[in-house]
Amino acid sequence: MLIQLNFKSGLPVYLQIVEQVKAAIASGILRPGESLPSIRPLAEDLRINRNTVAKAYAELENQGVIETAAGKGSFIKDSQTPYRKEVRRQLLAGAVDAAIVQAYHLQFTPAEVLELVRDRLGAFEQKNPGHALKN
Amino acid sequence: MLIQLNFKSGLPVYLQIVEQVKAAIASGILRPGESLPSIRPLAEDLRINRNTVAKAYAELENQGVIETAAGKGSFIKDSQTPYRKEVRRQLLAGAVDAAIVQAYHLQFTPAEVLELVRDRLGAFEQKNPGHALKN
DNA sequence: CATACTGTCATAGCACACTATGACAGTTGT
DNA sequence: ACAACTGTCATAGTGTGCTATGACAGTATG
Repeated sequence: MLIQLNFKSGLPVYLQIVEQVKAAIASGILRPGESLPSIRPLAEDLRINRNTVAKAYAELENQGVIETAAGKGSFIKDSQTPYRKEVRRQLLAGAVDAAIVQAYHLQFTPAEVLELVRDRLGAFEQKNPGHALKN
Repeated sequence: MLIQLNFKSGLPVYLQIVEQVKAAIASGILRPGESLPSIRPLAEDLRINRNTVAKAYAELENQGVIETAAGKGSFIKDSQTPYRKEVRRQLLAGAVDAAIVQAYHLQFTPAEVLELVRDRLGAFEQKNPGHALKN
């Protein structure tokens, strides 16, 4: 599990950690049941404060991505979102809309956007067989 | 020139403006010599403070993307060349991948993702007829 | 010249990201 | 039990993103 921080991006460090952990799970690098690095060593590794890592983990637990217990550590949860379908759809729509705005600025046609999405979905599926995104 | 802000993303608003203006230039929507919206009207439009827009423009000028003169306005510098297709594709792929990771965590199937993308593309097209995203 | 636009600067206040540090509580291994 | 690990909570200080507002200067238009 490698985490790369970009201090100039403007995106809060704790959110960068959240994103990268979620991406690692999404990509199969981290699997359900596996443990995350403990807070203090990771903070030292990344040369940031303990609280920043703790905040990232708290956010991940809040999102239902990990489970954490004082004294034991933090572990990847079996991914089962507590959200209802409509809520999940709205959440995903946000990310999709961001991509569409980007596509607009970069002058892609809807057909090209769809093709690219198909492409990326395919690449993702190939790298991570057997997860929730399979057909 | 359409700018869409996401207040929950954690990315500072002024940087979102910078990014989207640069993307618009990259795609050729904004051409050298053209003027940007003036600070006050744009701020009112986006319902943010004048200073936030001013900061975005200052950053753009600092990066050499635009030229700005008190009393006249802000203008795209002529040293800009639209990115090539492959570069634009990579930029878009980043946003698409972010949405796909999100979709994984929200347990959507690829088919559902594609359907949602089609949906949002349609909604966007309906709201903004005649723009670069039309087929 | 006067008015209405443009960008710029200064100040003040609020929220939050991050740091720093200390203290406490649960778990594990010896 | 003890030591060494785990996460958690509290407090305080710094920096900065954003808002709000007022004042000023350059430019264009009449």
